[in-house]
Amino acid sequence: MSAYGEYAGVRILDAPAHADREYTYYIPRELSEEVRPGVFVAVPFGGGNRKKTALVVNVYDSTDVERCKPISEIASPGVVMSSEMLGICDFLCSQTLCTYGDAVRATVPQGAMSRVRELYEAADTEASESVVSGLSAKAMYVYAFVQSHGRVTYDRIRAEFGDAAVTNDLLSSLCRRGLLRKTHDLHDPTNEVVDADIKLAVSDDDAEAYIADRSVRSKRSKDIVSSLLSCGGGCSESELKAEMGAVTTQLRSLCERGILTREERRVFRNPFASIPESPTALTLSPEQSRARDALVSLYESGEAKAALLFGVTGSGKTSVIRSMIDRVTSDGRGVIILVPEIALTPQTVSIFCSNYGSRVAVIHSSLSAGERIDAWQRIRDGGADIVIGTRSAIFAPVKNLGMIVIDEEQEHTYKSDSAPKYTAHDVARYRCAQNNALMLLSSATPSLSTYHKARTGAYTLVELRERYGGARLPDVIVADMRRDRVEDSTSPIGKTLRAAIGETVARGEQAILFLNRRGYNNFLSCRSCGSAVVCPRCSVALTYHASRKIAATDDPENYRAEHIAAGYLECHYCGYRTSAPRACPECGSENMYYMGWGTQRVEQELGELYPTARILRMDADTTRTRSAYDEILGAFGRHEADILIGTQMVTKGHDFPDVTLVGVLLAESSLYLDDYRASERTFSLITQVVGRAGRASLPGRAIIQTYTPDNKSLGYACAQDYESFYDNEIKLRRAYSFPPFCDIAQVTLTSADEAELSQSVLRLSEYMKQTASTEYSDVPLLMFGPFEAPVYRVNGKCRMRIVCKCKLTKRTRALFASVLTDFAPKLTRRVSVAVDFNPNSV
DNA sequence: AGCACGCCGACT
DNA sequence: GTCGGCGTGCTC
Repeated sequence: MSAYGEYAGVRILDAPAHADREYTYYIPRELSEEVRPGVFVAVPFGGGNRKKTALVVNVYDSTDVERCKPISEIASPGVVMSSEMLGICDFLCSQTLCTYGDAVRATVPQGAMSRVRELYEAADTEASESVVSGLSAKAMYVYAFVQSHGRVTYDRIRAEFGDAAVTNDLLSSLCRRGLLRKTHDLHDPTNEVVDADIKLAVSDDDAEAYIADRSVRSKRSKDIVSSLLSCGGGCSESELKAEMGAVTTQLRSLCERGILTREERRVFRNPFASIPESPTALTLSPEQSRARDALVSLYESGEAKAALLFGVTGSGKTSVIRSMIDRVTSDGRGVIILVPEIALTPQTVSIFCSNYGSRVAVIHSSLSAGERIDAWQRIRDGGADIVIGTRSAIFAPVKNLGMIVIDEEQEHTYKSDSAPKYTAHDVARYRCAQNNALMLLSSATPSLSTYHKARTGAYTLVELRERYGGARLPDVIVADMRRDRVEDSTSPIGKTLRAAIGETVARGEQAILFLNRRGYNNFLSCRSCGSAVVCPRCSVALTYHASRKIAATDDPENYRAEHIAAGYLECHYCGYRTSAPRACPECGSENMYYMGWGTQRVEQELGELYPTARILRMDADTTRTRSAYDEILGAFGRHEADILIGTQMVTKGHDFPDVTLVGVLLAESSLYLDDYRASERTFSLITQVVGRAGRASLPGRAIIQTYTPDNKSLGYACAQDYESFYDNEIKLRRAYSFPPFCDIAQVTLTSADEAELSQSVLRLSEYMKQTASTEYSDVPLLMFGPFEAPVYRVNGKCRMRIVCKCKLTKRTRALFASVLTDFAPKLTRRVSVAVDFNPNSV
């Protein structure tokens, strides 16, 4: 009898939705002490008893299940899910309808978990002549390969023989003939970086004697000992190696002789360790202090609370947040700070890193698997109590969580659009509820639904209205492009902006221009038949990019886009690239022309308009690497360029004192997306970009070019008048019944086969109507569609949708869960079904 | 998802 | 006759 229970309830980590439930296994005696909730195991699953990884979620003394299989072994040693994490996984499953495996993969760093590998080996029995002679040459080759290598991983075979489909066929036919056997093993990741402490084990005198000992001939060994003497008797192996080169053998012999001791320890890689720790004193303005006091009293209530810190750009929200972090961590509680994107908020990140040093763990998308695991374990073990990171950092295993901050809370990056399709806000609310912690949302332009919650009392509204240091808003000029265009020109830079840029550059000041479209022209189009060149895999026009041989940050003198001649067309959805065709692929006419303007072409235009100005461009093309981003911003900050042109990334968290002009080239480009949040996004974008000008002593100007100067949201954004924008927009949302007055549920069917897709979506529609009117007749639901997704084809797969307005409750979720568990399995496997609640793009 | 079992066409 | 196609159905 085990004191720990004899049966374990486990969740299989790669089960499909309809097989995703708890399974009961019995715990072999030898594992009884190790198996408990949160432990990863390997279990035999299904008819073939395939080895699967699973997570133990329950332990029982008895079970009703007739035939329990035994747990095979412990997997992922060293990784144990806390009960809080298990709760989060359950929450994610019920909230987003993901599988338990999806939830676990989101909450545990990938690479920390063991994986089941597929292995092949030659069967023991000697292959009979007749069987072997029936094999194709290629099959013989595979067989011989496996025979000569013993147990071979599938990946190895794939690498040797290439084509996946062919290899799979050969392998399965070899298995069928009984020549090969398929097995599985558990592959544990070994990603730890180990260093060792080297210490002298003898007295200094004995060490001196060793160095003087003539019978010892190894000069290197003596060097090591004298080096240790000079640094106080101990140092790390890595330091020693850096100083003296290869010393491994000498170290081993010195240890064997008892002169040194060597002790291995884990090293935590910390990519932000290079930022020097230099705490700066925090002085709050009276208004900031009041905000802080309000937040502190919420925090001290000891209950879960939520607040919105609503402050205009430059009002010093970060200082208030910092002082809250000081307050919370002084209680020994941990803090998570979410930022929209690390690369776009370097200043925010470095403020926290420089003030809290090694207590901070930074989590973001470009960490290596090993760095991710290190950070995770350092947080779990209490080595870091302040976590700053992007969306997934919401799952950081922070001990005794006291506060979660979501900075720029309106950003769409907080919603995940692959499984689990969660919103960081929801997870934050759950964790804060569990921990009686404070959820602090922060923004100058909060999302409508957040502000609505603040207005209606669900969240406490804390406002900062003064601009710090008396900085003034720039003068905002709306340039009506219907009148402001330069005659006989299609230039996207109108008269007003054109003159303003000239003046700014002439005064030795800087300008930032914002255009929501990268690339050169928008697309390549045919004058004869009118069609644009489209991506063969996606139903969108390809974007023309001029090729450039000179890197963006190289020599500013030579910094001019090459002429159109050699360029390529790129799909901004799947990345497909092709050279620009001379003739129209549709009708063969050579009468091709380029339409529209992208950042790249505007950059060239600027070069021609202002031949002496130094221009930098910042968009996804020029910032493929993190350092490129830093370099461009750094160069602009050092005033090594006069004009910065770029996409959304020029609107984010940086502050350049010499910038006195901000231009928005096409303000409505984000206004007429077929999404109910279009004006919300435009407002936020314009507000942010306007805030980039004139933050210091120099007065600033913002010029907003638009073809729709009467648009209300645009007007409110120019006036930086959030309240009016909100009052106007919330009326529309209520009138048309959009969030926050309802939720949107989106069901998407995806298939490469159009016929199957359209047939399936009709069946789906039928199923949903049927289910909603019978079993779920109590669920209020408005169904729209089916219709094609706004971009119908992506990467060769077509997508059809049904969109519902509803109120998300347990019952509503159950209805959509049944779409996944009951309806989806009945479809051909060529069609996949996905549900997304309140998706980013409708 | 895999892998069973199960029932129909073109090959040794 | 059987190898093997993929249509349902189950997985502790």
